[in-house]
Amino acid sequence: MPELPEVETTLRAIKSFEQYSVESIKVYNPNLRWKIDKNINKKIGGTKIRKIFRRAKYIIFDLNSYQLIVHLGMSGTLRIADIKDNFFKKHDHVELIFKKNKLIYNDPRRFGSIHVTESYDKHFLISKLGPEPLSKDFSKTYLYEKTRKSNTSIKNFIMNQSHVVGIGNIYASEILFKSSVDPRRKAKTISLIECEKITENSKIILQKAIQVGGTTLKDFYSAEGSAGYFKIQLSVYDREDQACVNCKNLITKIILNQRAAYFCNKCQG
DNA sequence: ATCTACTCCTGATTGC
DNA sequence: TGCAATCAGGAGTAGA
Repeated sequence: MPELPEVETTLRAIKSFEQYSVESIKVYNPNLRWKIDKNINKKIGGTKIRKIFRRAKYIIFDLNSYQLIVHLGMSGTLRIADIKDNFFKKHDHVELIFKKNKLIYNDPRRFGSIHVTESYDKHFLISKLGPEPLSKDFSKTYLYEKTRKSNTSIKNFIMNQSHVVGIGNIYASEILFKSSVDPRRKAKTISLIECEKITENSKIILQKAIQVGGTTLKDFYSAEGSAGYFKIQLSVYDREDQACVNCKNLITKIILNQRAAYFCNKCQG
């Protein structure tokens, strides 16, 4: 669910917690994708958040001597609640307690994760990540060179976080549609011109999605708890058998690398 | 080095 | 209406 724009939206909503001290951290259920460190409260309780930032789809809390690496998986959300608010939602697993309010990590499927580390950039989840799609490192020449020997589909390629981060299943289909590239094409057959379209359109689409607060399909809520439902106009994703916005041809859905892929076989022929 | 298939888990939707 | 089968946005891992 959360791709880069959703994570960025969450980040912006909780940025105001910078400089706050974490009074304590409560773990109701440590069984996320990886078990949460038993000593998490000892390590970060009582310490101040210096900075909150995003790397790929991870939100990183930089505390005095530790960093918290939070991933929302497919169904995770962070929401802000008042300290006096004792309303408990199903699947609330962790609470970061502050003086006046708290940040609550909720994740029905528990595919997300929370790690405590002393140097996040060396962490196994972070160290092998590719460039940020909105940075100039994600350029046409980078993508062109990187794809030359790849036999996997271009859609699978751009969803691989070691090549470029932040692109998930929804935006992969959207980016390739806007770039007029068939998602099934082998990555190594993509031309330099097409690499330029893909990198440029990635930036445009992700930026636009961030502006409207992230896409949402079913269960994305902004950190404030309101339905973060500004669902951007999706051109192909989840539009099987509906008219292509360009040519009225019907949108095709296939399973590619075990994931749903949507495209227009005329525009992306 | 690359790639594919499998896997974790709950909830919403679909089909009978 | 009820119940079972199917599917879902992520991504590490084993094994080819």
